[in-house]
Amino acid sequence: MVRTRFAPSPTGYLHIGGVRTALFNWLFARRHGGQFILRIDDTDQQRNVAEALQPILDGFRWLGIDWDEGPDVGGPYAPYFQSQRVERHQAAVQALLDGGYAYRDFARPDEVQAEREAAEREKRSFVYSRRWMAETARQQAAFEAEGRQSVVRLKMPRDGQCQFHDAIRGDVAFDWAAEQDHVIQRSDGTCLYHLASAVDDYDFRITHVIRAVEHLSNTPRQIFIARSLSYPLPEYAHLPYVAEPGSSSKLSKRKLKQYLKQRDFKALFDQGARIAAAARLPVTDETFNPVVVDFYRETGYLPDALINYLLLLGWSLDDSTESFTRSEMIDAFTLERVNRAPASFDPAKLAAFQERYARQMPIEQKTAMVLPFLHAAGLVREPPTERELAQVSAVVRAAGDRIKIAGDILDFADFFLPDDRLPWDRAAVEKRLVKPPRAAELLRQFANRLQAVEPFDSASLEGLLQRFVESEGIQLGDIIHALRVAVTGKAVGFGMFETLEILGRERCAARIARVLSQLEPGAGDGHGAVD
RNA sequence: GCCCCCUUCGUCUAGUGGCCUAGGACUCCGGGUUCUCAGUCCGGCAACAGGGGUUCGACUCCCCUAGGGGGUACCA
Repeated sequence: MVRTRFAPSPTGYLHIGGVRTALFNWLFARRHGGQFILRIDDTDQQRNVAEALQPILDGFRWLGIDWDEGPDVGGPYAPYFQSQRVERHQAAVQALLDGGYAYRDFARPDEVQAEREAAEREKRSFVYSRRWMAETARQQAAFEAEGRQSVVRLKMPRDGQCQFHDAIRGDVAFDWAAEQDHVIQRSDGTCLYHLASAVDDYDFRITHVIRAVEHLSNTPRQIFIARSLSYPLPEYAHLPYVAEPGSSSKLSKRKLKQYLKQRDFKALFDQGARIAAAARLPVTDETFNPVVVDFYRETGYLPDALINYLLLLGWSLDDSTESFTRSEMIDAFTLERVNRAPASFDPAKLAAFQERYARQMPIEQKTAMVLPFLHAAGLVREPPTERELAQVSAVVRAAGDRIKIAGDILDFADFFLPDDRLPWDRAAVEKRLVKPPRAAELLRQFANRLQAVEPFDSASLEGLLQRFVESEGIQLGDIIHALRVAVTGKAVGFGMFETLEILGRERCAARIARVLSQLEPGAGDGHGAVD
């Protein structure tokens, strides 16, 4: 039975690199019909664990990465919070002490530090002298009499090698002599991570430890702990980390400002920021960051697109397959095909996956996806009326591939605005309505013909415009751009006839009349104009 | 300092000694389509870190160098 785990600290946000690690654990467990466990690596000092954990759990749920055991769902090996397992950790420390695999050490930090520095000066690896090691009650009493405090250190081997197999890196070996007598329990009695982690992994019956490479060098000490406690060793797989765009350093939430200098990253962020502003999202600097999963949820990405992208960040099936459904990725995933080198997060490629998924989406689904954004912006009711729903659906259909992420619907907010509150793009008005000599006149004439057309749909509208162009002896472009600016306020939009049909006869007439009145000499008070 | 890991187009990658004049994808650059934009179609630019071996033959195996990363904490 395969059992994997992901062990987040309750930090208040879900890091995109963490998601990739969790995804690989999840896929591996699902691939082998096993369990995926969420263990919370909190510490006693942390406050508001529940609050700091919520965004992480929400993030996983949104992404469809479900856990079989852990917070909220419980499980046979509860508790799944590390802070509630201290008795188990303390017992393990005692067992290690009893077995002679660990010892009490009474060195002061500065004394160990002095040895460390001496080793560095002599260009050799540091090996603690164990001068303040107490293995008998008598030694212990003597040190205590000096007023010294103790920590518990691992009594690591000093000969031979620690060899183990890594599913991604192959056979790995470390000299035991290069390992330190690592501290496993502090002088205040609390335990350190590596001890706790090894114990919890055993207690939860974890069979495959799949984690980031930064733990590769830590593996020997965990193996030492496990062996000393007679635990069976799990299989190890060390994943390369997700690197920042254009560099091989680890992607970090704190370096947002630096990443924003990169064109693609900035484009991704700006698009999100535009949506957040239009939808009046209560964004915080804490989470409104493309390194954090919330960013994608808040701006309307598809979880499947994000997951598909992340799957291919450090893993591939072959030389050409890029699209994977959940079940396809579960069937295809193997640790052997995970890459060894770090992979840079590429916002442009993520965007490409998102666009591909959005393109294949049925209209009804896309409409549903877009509604919460229109509601947040105060443009439709919640739940929407029948009429609003039809309107939204029509806009979504006409927008086609222009809606790449759900929040993009707000680029077309002008369809949902009252006619007298439609903002005008001043430059567009200037270029298409003011500057061309006959623009206003043509628009007026065409508006008149609009009154009579029947039915008011794109086919008849197209015919009407065709005839108008012929009878006036003008080019299509002479009227169509002016018309677009008049009814949408903008120079760009979707197909003209669809636009007119969606707005309907009355609204088109109202908008054209309004813009014409503004164009009359002396009438322009600038009201309604923007930019 | 010491130990360990990594290194194919700008990016994600295929490649396990001859199938490689190194393939695909994203980006970028041309061009076609079109009422604008998005899209779409066609085409293009672009890589085996460097140096030594081994071999009839190296992107693939070995060594060295360089660069990048991690560990070396009473951090996780």
